[in-house]
This record gives sequence, C-alpha cells and structure tokens, in this order.
Amino acid sequence: MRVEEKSGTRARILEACRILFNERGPAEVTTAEIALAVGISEGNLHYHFRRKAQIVAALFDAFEAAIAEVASGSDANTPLDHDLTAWFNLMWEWRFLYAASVYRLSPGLQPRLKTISDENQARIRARLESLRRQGRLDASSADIERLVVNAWIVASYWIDYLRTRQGIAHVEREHLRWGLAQIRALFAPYLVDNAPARSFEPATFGC
Amino acid sequence: MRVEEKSGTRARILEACRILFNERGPAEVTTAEIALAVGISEGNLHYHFRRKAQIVAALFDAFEAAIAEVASGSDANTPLDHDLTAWFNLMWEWRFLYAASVYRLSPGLQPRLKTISDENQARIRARLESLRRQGRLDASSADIERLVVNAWIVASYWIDYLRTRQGIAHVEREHLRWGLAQIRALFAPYLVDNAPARSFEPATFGC
DNA sequence: GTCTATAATGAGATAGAC
DNA sequence: GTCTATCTCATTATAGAC
Repeated sequence: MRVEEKSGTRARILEACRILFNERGPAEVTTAEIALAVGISEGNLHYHFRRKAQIVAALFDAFEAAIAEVASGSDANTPLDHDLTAWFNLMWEWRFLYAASVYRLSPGLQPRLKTISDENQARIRARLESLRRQGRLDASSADIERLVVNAWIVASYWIDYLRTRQGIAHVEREHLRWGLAQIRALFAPYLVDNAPARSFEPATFGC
Repeated sequence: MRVEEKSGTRARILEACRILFNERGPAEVTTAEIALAVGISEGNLHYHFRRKAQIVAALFDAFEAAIAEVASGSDANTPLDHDLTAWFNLMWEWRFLYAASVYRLSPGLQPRLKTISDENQARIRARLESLRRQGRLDASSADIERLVVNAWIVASYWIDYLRTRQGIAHVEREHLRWGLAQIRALFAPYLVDNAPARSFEPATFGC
C-alpha cells in the first residue's frame, strides 16, 4: 500500500470546497478563494485539479459513495424515521449538489444525479407499497407515485425555499428539523396508524 | 400623451429576454446574445439598459403587474381549479424568476419575491380555512400551514425537478398538466368531497 | 509539490461617430 | 437611437523556477 500523497492537500482541497460550495455554490466560489481557504497558491491548486469542474466531479464521487453507505445501512425493518433522518443528514452535507447550477457547470454529472434519484425513488416506492400491503398505508399506487415525487421535490428544494421565500440568508443545520416536518406532513394523511407519531418520532441529528 | 419611443426597441428587448431567460436563466445568457436575438448592436442594448440587472428588474416589474392582474380576477367564488390553472399559466410565462440564481444577480429583488410569496400563501391559506369551515376540507390549521408551504415548494420547483431528475432537457408547456397533477395530489387527501374530481376538474391551458 | 508571475478568456461596460 | 470599436475587469489556465 503505497503512500501517494504525503501532505493530503488533495483531501484538504476537497473538504474546503465541499464547505464553500455548500455555502454559495461552485459558480460563486472562485479558484482564488479556494486556494486561499486551503492555504495554498492558485498554481498549486491547479496542479491538483486542472479545472474547477474536476473538483466538482471528485466531490460527486464521494457523494455517491456516501449514498451507497447510507443505503446499505437500511432495510425494510429500519424505522421510517430513522431512514429519513439518515438521508436528511446526508443531503445536508452535500446540499450544493442539489442546485441546478452545478449541472450547468458539469453537465456530465446530470445522468448520474438522475440515476441516484431513480434508484432512491424506487426504494421509497417499494417501501410504501410494502406498508400498503401491511395495511398501514391507505393509498393507491397512483397516490404513492405522486407522493414519492412530491417528497423528492420538497426534500430537494426546501433549503432554497427557505432562503429565497422565507428570507433566511443562512440556512443552518437546525432547519433540518423544519424540512423533515414538511416531508412528514406529506406522508401523514396516508398513514393508517392511529399513532402516526409512532413511526415518525424522535429525530436526532447526529454529527 | 407623448410618444416616448418610436421603435419599441425597449419592449422588444424585454420580450426577447423573457423568452431567453426562461430557456436558460439570465446568468447563462450573454448581452451579446440578447443583442443578436433582438437584432441590434450591443452598444444600442446598452443605451436602453445600462446593466443586465436592469433588464431583470424591468421584467420583475412586469411580473408583479401580471400577478396583480391575476389576483384581481379571482375571489372566493372562483373554482379552485380555475384559480390554479390561471396561476400556473402565469408562472409558466415567468418561470425564470423562480430560480435562485436570479436573486444572486439582482439581490434587491429578493424581498419583493418574498412579499409575493407571503401574500399569495396568505391568500391560499385563507381559501383553505374557508373550505374547512364549510366542512369541505378535513385538515387542522397546522396541516394547512404545512400543506400551503409544500404546495408552494412543488409549484416553484417542479420544472427544475423535471429537468434535472427526470432528464427532460426542454420542459414544455404540456408539462404544466403534470405539474398541476402533482399539486392536486397534495390537496386531494384532505378534500372531504366524495367527488373531489368536481373541484379539480377540467384544466385548460390557454395560451 | 509548491510557489510566483503571466497569459488567455470572455463578459460587461463605455466612448464617440453617425 | 443606433452603430463600431475599445476598455476594464474578473477569472481561469499555464509556464517555469525552486
């Protein structure tokens, strides 16, 4: 196992970018700013990543890996809310990847985002169909289809909504609670459980 | 009544920009491109609008005026679906104003967008509360609150969703039908009516 | 691997002639 | 009002020394 980089500069660049991009989006962050944040020169930055789009691509790789990990940690027995919380925490860390502007900068990533979206929607759909068969969800397949898509839309865009429509300049981690509540509200009317609070209870935000 | 401009160039610029911006967003459209589309020189474009942000601001004025017009054409007796359709048609014509990037270019417009959002959400909320009092809607005030926000989010972002998550490169006017159906699905479970199709029926998309 | 210095882009903005 | 030509500026990209 060879040590390929002594300094770990590459990793530091990526982590700095993840944070900066989450704050303002890749298009709004200049390479000069990135270099400054990492504490290296622009020339050195260019040595590690020839183009800004390459940084975004590398971050997207990490995003996909993180998704695979969360997905592997959940099955049909995992409580719905535990799942939801895990996904929301993940999304939070990579929220910059949910903005359309990213995919104008790096069009090649768009099919991969679509794949992620397709696979996870399928996962949720299967989960809901299963609940339906258990009699815990009162919804037709058509209802479920619309529901999954609406949940996906709200989950993808609630941060932008808070920023532009509620005037919250800096959406913070605490707002996750708000976002989760919006998602829960989508499912609530279909839940048969007379104790819906049961399936959707104590959300803890780790890390 | 003085004739202030013979040629109507200003109006042509605005209309060309509305269309171009709807396709790709103001940040992606260069001034050179605008001038070309209108069939004038960049210098002349600059004579009419010194900065691109001024074009966006002028378009926002027109947007506000259009909203006021639609709002004035609806009251508590207007069928819900007629209202929804009118709003969707309006949104479609000004859809570029629903992207966050616009408000990075022209931050001054953001409070005005918030006002629009606040006022119209209040309108919808009042409408739903009224339905509830009539016994036609089975939802608590808290439900209504969540519902209105979710509807607003879906209405604001469904186009971007279709583009980036469904891979539909060119979202067309026909997709309005799809968007409307998603919104209806949000309200459906709360409607008491045994004929919910009634309140939400024939949607015609006028030009 | 890292730096300094410089080139190459591309966009918006502007001056001045017609 | 409209054009052509030019300027400024921010940003990305690159070369070459250490």
